[in-house]
Amino acid sequence: MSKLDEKKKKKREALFTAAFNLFNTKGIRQTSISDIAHEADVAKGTFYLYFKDKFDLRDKLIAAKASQVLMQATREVGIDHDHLNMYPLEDAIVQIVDVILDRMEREPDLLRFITKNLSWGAFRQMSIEDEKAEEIDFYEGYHRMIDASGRRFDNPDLMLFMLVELVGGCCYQVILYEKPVTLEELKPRLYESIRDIIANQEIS
Amino acid sequence: MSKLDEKKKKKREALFTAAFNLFNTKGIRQTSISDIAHEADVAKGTFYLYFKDKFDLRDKLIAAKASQVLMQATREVGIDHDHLNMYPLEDAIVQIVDVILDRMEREPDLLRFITKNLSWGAFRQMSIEDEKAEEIDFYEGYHRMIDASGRRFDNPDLMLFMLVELVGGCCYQVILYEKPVTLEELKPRLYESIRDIIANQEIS
Amino acid sequence: MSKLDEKKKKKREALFTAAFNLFNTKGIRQTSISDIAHEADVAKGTFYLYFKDKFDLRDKLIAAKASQVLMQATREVGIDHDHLNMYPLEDAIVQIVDVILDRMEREPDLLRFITKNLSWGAFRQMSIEDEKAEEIDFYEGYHRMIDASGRRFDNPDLMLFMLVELVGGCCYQVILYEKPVTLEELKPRLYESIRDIIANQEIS
Amino acid sequence: MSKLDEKKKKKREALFTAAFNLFNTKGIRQTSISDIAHEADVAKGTFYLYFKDKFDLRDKLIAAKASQVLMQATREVGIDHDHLNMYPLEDAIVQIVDVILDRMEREPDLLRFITKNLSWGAFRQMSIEDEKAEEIDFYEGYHRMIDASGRRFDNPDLMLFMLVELVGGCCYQVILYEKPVTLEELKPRLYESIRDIIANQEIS
DNA sequence: CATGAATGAGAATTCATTCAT
DNA sequence: AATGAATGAATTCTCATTCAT
Repeated sequence: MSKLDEKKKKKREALFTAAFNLFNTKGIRQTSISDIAHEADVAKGTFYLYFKDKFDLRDKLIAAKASQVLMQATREVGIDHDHLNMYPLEDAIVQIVDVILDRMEREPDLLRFITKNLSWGAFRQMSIEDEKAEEIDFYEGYHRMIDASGRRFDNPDLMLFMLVELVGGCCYQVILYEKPVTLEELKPRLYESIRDIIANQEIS
Repeated sequence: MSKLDEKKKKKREALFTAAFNLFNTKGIRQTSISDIAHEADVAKGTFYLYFKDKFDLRDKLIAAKASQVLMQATREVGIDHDHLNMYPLEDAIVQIVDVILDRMEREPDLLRFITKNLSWGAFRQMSIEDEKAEEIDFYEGYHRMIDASGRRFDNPDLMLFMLVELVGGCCYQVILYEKPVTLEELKPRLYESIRDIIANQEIS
Repeated sequence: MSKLDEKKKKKREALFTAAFNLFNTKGIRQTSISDIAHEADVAKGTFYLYFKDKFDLRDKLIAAKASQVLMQATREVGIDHDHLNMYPLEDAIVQIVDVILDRMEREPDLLRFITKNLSWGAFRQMSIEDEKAEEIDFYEGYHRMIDASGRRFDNPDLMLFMLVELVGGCCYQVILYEKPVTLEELKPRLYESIRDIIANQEIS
Repeated sequence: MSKLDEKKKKKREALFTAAFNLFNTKGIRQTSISDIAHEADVAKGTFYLYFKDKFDLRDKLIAAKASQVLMQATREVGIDHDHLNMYPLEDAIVQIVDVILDRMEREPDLLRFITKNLSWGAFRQMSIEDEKAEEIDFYEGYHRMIDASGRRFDNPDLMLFMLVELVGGCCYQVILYEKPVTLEELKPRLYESIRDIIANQEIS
């Protein structure tokens, strides 16, 4: 990568970081582009070289953050290309969710930011940029996981969708406000429900 | 009610309607107080006689709309004060959800508006203004329903919460975009999961 | 007129005057809306209550100024409703032009401003707002003048058009730069050409 | 011409063409230097190697276009150095105007661009760059034409000026909007007026 | 010569809110 | 209670120009 390209990447990164911090502290609406540029130590005009407007930045930021969370969780659980068939599917999914929830608990800003804004459409197209410059499509990875499990499901897309909505919806409230229960109280119920949803949709 | 009070109620109503329409067509962010006042055929200054600002109006609008949906669904299913113990709890809840989903399918604007903005906190405090001018608290109604069923649950609040998140999250995507499945395809799976969640949390 | 309407008229007038001065001293391009508002002693936002943008103001200003010049010239020559048939047509037109040229010489800013921007379309629709609140259409006045003369012309519109272009084009250069001749040198030639154009188009 | 000089000329030409197109489609005000550079497939910085700013380019563009039109018309009519005394002066001028008007009718963009921007000052200094690298001054050419005609005029400059204003003013409106008449309807009247103006100013 | 990333001044515009009528 | 003209702070966004590569 040329020196110039590196510099550009750094600027982009600086804008991302600045925006993420400001969005979390002041809220998106109250954050002006001036604020972001100032925080990132670049000129106002520079912002527009990288993003169309505040919402363009937000969308790209969400995708980047969410991808990164999924990638890291998947890595940590050690489910990659070769080991997909090592765990029962339920255990793998529950473990991934568990890692994600724990991370979200540690980084509530991240949670607040991602959950408020993540949609199924974005989710499906979300791709993870690996250091080795290969892109991994999370959605594709999920399907490979299903295949590797050797089991058959009615509609794997619907299944993933319901899992995402249930987990996403619940963890937001619970982690941020501990209402109506704490995360530790939620987990067993949630994991049972995950297993139920999976069991429910398996074609025996 | 005096004539003057009626007039005031009409203005309030007009502002509500105008705001709802504009929020749906242009989005909340792009809707100014000027717009709302103009659409409602009221002077800009008048807005401030009824609401503190745009967000005050929005909050009150959400509460009103959501309450109205719940009330109507509960009514339609015929589960009110006296008949709470007539159905098995699962059937009652599924039926209410079913009525709500059908209505949301017919009124996607309503769905978009409520789902985008409803939070657990708002939900808990949501009260329904009845014609007979008595306020019914939905949350309280839910608890009465549980009691009347004669069954015992680990944590009814958590149960309601998980149900709301699952249903809310799923129906938004599915009704508005028919992705990843259509509403009719979702329903059986969703209702099974509702029953699972309830069954899961019952203390035997 | 109510007090409020009077106040509004004054603001509009103040903006007109401020803009006219600034356009003449700094040029339109270099004049910002801020400048105009400041010069007119109103808030920036107030500008937008009266005009869509700088160019809207400019267009309205041109029409107002041009109307006013024509009206005053016509008045001064004493050709109004009742006396249209008192002079030979040529003399009437030459006299009007003469009055206008003299005024333009005294007010080169006005000339600069009007000539640069006046178009045939604007001219045709230009109407003069009289003190007595009746609107007089200059174009219509011209036609009445022709009718009253008792003479017939091939195409009165074309005739007016050519006169306007010739007079307008010449006087701009000559008055402002005295190039290639002075106004006094131009006049006899110009008036001869006016008479020629009229004679040329008469149907004998 | 060296290869490098050719390359430079090409860039200059590309910038000219790009600017002309953009000025016509978007208007000068709405055209940025960025736009021009982009359209010309040249880096933004390169623009400044050829022109001081947008208005410098515009001025040079007008001069180039107007010169080219005059040169071509003069050529086509066959009035050059040696044949100036072949036609009666009036016929020569009317013929040149006729060729120009026909061209303008075919290229309204050119008309719009030139007329909007041409001034008497620019006109006087306008010079035509010939293929043979000699510059011909149009204004000088006009005077040679007068001399060659063997006739004497009161003020040839004033005469040219009035002709230019009359023709320029009329053809803009008429060609672009066909208002108040079509070009074909205008022509006979216009040519008569041209002859009148010339006749008027001859010293017998 | 050519590039195009970076700059930051400055223009346009919006809009919540106030207040005299 | 209702109005809507006026305000001016705040924000977005553009763009001519520079300069290191």
